[in-house]
Amino acid sequence: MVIRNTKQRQIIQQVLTEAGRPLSIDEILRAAQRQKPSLGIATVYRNVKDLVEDGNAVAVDLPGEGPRYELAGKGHHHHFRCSSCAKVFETKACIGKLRGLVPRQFEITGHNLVLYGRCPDCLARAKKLIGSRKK
Amino acid sequence: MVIRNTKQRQIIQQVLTEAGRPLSIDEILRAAQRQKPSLGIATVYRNVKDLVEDGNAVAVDLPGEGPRYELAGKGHHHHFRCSSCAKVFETKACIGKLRGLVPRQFEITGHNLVLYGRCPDCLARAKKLIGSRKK
DNA sequence: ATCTCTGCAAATGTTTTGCATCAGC
DNA sequence: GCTGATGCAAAACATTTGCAGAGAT
Repeated sequence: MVIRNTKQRQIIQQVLTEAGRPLSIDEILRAAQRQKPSLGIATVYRNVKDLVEDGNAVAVDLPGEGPRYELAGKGHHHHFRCSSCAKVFETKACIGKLRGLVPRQFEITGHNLVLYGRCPDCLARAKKLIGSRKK
Repeated sequence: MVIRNTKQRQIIQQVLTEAGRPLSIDEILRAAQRQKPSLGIATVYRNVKDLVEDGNAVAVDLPGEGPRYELAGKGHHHHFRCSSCAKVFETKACIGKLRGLVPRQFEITGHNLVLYGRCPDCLARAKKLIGSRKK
């Protein structure tokens, strides 16, 4: 089966490449539609699925939310989610010392860490609002 | 608005109390229906929602899966999910040192950690299988 | 010209909601 | 007897799939 290099596929890959952070299906759709409005959501789902299956992208699953996707090959890292704007960012590295969390009889093979808080932009915005609110 | 102590509500609370681990909506439904087969899934959703809103239960959101629920008041802890039997267990404590993972401009207010691996039961089962497999 | 990919719409699965009825209080 | 809770079925969402036609090779 020959894989075709369609316009839609190019756009979706480009969107993921340029984002620099994990994107939801909807974020991908909206960004891609700026280049090709007729692009449908099923195409996003199908292409993202293919990307993940081929190992070119990975799903970023945050608890309680639909998955987001980022390009593969970034090494081990985790994510930070801004509670204010809901954007998700990558963290630099990883904590160690997980072994002690669970009895010795458990075998640990992996882990998933998500930090929550506010990103610099939202913090700045909050400060500005406080400065200008009515007294 | 007076909250009524219905049979269904009692059963659902009892199921969560006796489970000792986080349960999915479906697990709750099945366990509750053993005591009252006519109990509907909408009732489970509604009661669990109420429990969470009133702070008597908390959602345990593992990445990529529907939420599970456990009773509140267990203090800060995380979860371990067995990749083999899909059961979820509580971990004792929590790691520190999250501060360094993200640039100083980020404000961290919370986090979520999930460990993956195999639980003692599944490890034991695996060992037994190896011992008895054909040579 | 072939045959995969796309876009649409229908199907699926999950969670929520409207409403008549049931049952705590 | 009020009125909140339940059970059912319909609605609302999110994701997947079938299919005819468009477009890449």
